[in-house]
Amino acid sequence: MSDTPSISPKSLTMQDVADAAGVSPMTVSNCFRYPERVREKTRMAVMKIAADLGYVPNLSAGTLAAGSSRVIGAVLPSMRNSSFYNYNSGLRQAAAARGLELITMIAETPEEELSAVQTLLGLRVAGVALVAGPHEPGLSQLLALAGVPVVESWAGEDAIGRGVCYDVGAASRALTRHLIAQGRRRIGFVEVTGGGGQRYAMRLPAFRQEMFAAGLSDSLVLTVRAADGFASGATILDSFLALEPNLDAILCPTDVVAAGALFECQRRGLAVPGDIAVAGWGDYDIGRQVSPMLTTVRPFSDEIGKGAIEVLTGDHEGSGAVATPFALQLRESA
Amino acid sequence: MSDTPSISPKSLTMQDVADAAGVSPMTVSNCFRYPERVREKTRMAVMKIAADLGYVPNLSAGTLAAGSSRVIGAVLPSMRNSSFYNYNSGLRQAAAARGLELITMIAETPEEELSAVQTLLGLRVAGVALVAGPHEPGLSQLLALAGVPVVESWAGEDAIGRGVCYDVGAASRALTRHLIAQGRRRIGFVEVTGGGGQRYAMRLPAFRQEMFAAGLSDSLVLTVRAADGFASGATILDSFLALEPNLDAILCPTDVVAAGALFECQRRGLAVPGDIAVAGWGDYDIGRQVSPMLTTVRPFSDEIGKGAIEVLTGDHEGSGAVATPFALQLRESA
DNA sequence: TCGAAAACTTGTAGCGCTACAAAAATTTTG
DNA sequence: CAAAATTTTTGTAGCGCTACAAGTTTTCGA
Repeated sequence: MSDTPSISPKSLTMQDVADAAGVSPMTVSNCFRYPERVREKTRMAVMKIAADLGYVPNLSAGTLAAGSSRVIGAVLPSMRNSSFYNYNSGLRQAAAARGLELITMIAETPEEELSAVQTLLGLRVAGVALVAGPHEPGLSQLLALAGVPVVESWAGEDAIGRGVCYDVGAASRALTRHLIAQGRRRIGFVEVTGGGGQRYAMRLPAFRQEMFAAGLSDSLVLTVRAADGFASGATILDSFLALEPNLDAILCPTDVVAAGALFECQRRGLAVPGDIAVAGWGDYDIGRQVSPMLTTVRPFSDEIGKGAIEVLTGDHEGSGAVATPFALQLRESA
Repeated sequence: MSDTPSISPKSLTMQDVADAAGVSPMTVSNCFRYPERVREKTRMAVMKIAADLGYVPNLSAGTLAAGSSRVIGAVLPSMRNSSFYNYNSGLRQAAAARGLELITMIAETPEEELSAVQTLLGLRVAGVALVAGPHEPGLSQLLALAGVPVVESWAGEDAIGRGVCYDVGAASRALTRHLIAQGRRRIGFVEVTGGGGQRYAMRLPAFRQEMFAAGLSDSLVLTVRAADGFASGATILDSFLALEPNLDAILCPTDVVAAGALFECQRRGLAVPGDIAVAGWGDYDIGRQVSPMLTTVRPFSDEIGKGAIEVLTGDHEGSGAVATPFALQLRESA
């Protein structure tokens, strides 16, 4: 009774499991890595013992010995955004379907991103999934030197590694056309320059193109450094109405901003979509829950994640950026 | 000209850097791991060469050789929630302050959580940060056998490893007292049983205690399996009004639900806080952006993350759950 | 029942790095 | 300026696992 059951937390090794199971370490290794190589009966016995002992294979040793790992590393710029939630889900599911694990690192700044990538490379991950945005100068070269598969989501031809993205320009054109077809003439567009804005750089040119094609003025453009939260939606509406009191539509950078603008419209007694159409972007939860529900662009971010894993595992033929679908989500607000 | 500069992406080793720098591999190792052990001049030279070559130390090998790593693993139940965003930020910052890296895994279900923990243990992380919620049965034992430091955030005395949490009961009591002090008498309480509901198990008993102490009825309790999104706020308000048409306050499980309830009140022409007080929980962005702004409980989730890292690194004296602060955020809605 | 083919199992030889102790270089002291 | 004290640098010996090729056992057809 005085024996201390687990006084030494000395970690179990494959050898311990092998001894307990009466097989060689290699068989234990095969059980975990290539189950089909081991006879069912043997495998069951080994796995049972491993589970009883609480043995978890040391991935560090495995990665070192094998020279490769079964882990994909993703770096996200932020967790606030529900797009990234869906993106991460897509990554995770696609990775799981291929027997890969996904680890995620959050990086708020380019420096943090670089540091995160270094950790991931240090772990010798099987692939790195980045998100488009401002990067630290050395990042691209670091990844190139490491020779690891890289994918940059929401990026196009100029991506680090290969880009995976839906056609933002096409989505912007479709949304603009939709408003024009509704008879909107004085359409305001919000351009975001800071932070993740560059993921959506194609929105404005596409908007202008369609406005021009319809013979409308594309001068109602508001450029802001950042826009998040309802408050900025209110501010933006303010600014637009000061610019053009007869504004009849507004294209917001996200559903959250659109919701803020919508609330501000309601506060001012402007009917949506009667007096003014409000369009969001991104198909966030909130767009479905405000009234009127927001017309928006649905990015299928989980498909971007899936595409990213396919690129990393080499399942994607061809070259150039991978295009994922998007959809115009026409609801009540525009 | 026919030589291929980097035909073989054979990864660089410490030896390569050592050769290029004219020092021994150990010196290179020390430069990365214990910079203060190496003379400044030598270190600069080595780091310069390492950077030029694009060398990144193989953490797998390092972890294997050293028997420990400088990486903390966190498992989050979801990224949707802004609390977890702040929690993760707190983890990251506190980890960075101690020279540790943080890797995050998202797990939607207990099975995924178990699998994530196995990967983390396989990586031989220096600590595992869990979030309270339903766990797979084997999880606790697995972690105990691994002998790795574990912390469970939002958990109390019964935590796996050590708990870090604010006093949910005290927060609930404070909020209830606040409503009572306002003269509210028919207060509805929403109890969530599913998902993360158990993180807030102490809310209901605390509510009842205060209602009883004030001589009020605590029977206006609605139990739902899950509540997220504005829509459930509307549903909940519906149900309460059916139960008690003279309801004068409602305690919602989150600010999102509270916002939904608030919108429903406005739709029905009920004045908030005039006719009915609406209180949220969690201090989400949205609570600050609706009008009237929501009274809520602010959890300082980043402090929970910070506390979790402190526990994992052994910086926290004593035993028992670690208490983090909370604050009653009194705003307009209650 | 026997031999060949197929299926399964097992040594061997590192993977790249770090703890540790010992050696070398440098600085300080008498 | 030599000896002692201190700071820097360097071999050695694995960490736990897996690729690979070489056994060993089982299965199967004749």
